[in-house]
Amino acid sequence: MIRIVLVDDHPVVRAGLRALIEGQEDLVVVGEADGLEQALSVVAAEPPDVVLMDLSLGTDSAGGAEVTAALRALESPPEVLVLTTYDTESDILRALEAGARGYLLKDAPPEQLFGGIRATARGETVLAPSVAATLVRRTTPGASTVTDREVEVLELLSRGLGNKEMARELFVSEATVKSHLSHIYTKLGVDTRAGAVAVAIERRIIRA
Amino acid sequence: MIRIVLVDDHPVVRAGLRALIEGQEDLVVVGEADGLEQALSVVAAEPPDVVLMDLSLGTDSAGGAEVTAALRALESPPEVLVLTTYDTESDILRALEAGARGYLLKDAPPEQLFGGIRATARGETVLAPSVAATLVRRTTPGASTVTDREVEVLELLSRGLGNKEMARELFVSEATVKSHLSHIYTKLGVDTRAGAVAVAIERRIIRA
DNA sequence: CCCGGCATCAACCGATCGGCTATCCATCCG
DNA sequence: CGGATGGATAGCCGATCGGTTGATGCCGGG
Repeated sequence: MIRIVLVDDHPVVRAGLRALIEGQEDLVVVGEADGLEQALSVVAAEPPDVVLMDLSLGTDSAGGAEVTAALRALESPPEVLVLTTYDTESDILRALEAGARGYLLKDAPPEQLFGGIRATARGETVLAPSVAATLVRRTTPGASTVTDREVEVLELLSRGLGNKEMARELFVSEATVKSHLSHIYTKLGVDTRAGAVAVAIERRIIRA
Repeated sequence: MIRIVLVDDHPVVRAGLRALIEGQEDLVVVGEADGLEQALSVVAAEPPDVVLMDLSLGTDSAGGAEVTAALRALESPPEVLVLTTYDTESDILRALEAGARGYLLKDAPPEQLFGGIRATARGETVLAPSVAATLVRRTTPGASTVTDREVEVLELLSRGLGNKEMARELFVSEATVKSHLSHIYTKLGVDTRAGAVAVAIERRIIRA
């Protein structure tokens, strides 16, 4: 019997996942949480084998990546399987760096979800195809790779910030931001900020 | 027995909603769809009383608003209850203009969902509290109201477009765009484009 | 050890943005 | 019938922004 805890801020999704999972003989949901605190207390009270983690947990709570990191920092940490809507480079990297064992998308068919949970419980790594593709493309040498810092700039850019504001946000000078932007332009093959945002979204470097 | 069709591009959410709903004596799911075509054929094959509609249906398909409009254009149209994640002014307005009867958020408790479905089947209007608040604020006289056109500009702005690009996108002259922007600045109490985007997101006029 | 990638920064210059004033037209409403 | 509102447009001008180029320091790999 694989013990599962759900972490998602949507009651509908939680209840839905619970209903789906409990239709499986070998899976049982032992708890639900909608944020960091609940997740910690539930996991402590009913130690699960696998935690199903949503990444976007509403604005008030910590993000799923932080919650994942917090859970993985426990003495005997549960395996974490991320189940979310977005498959952008930054989301994936953050989650995996936080210690997630797998990364599935919410538009996956239920069978894939069940299989993923079982594989995660066995300690295997589970990645949705598009997620795997993103990671491969990232480590492919030839492809022009956007650096972490540049991704940060792209995210701010997509929020419509000006150079000065980005500089303030990143604690660097405006000149540095401009430099990052120039590099981004060459790497993405564009020459304007709007174009950069478009391509970055297109290539799933950031999310819309 | 209230007959329901689910329209959502996430299998997990669809299956989850189905499981939840079928736990209710008086509700039955008679079909699921993940986009416009499926929705039309399913509704034709198994005429429902209520359609539960997600607004963001993946990039390839039409949006939930268009699907809603298409369904409401049928001879004997089903009632449409929007069930989505976002409660921005533009989303709400688009959905209601398309003929949706109600608007609930996915973070609503299941009970509210069931009640909403029953009310919708009776032809009543169902709005989540925050949605109602947004609508009220919009029709409140004193508050500086951003016009529809200005919202369009704000959305383009949040995508990082320049004035010239917005002008092209909206089929107007650059002067017009600037004029809209000036009005937006005064109404939102800011003096930069990035600031306008920030306040617009903050006030839920557009979504991040 | 030296090269390359990454992050940082400075100075320069042209494009643009922002703010202003003013006009025109359609629609809606009392 | 006015009057108000929303939308579209023009022209102006100075401040600022955005983009390029070039240069520095740091770190890790070959």
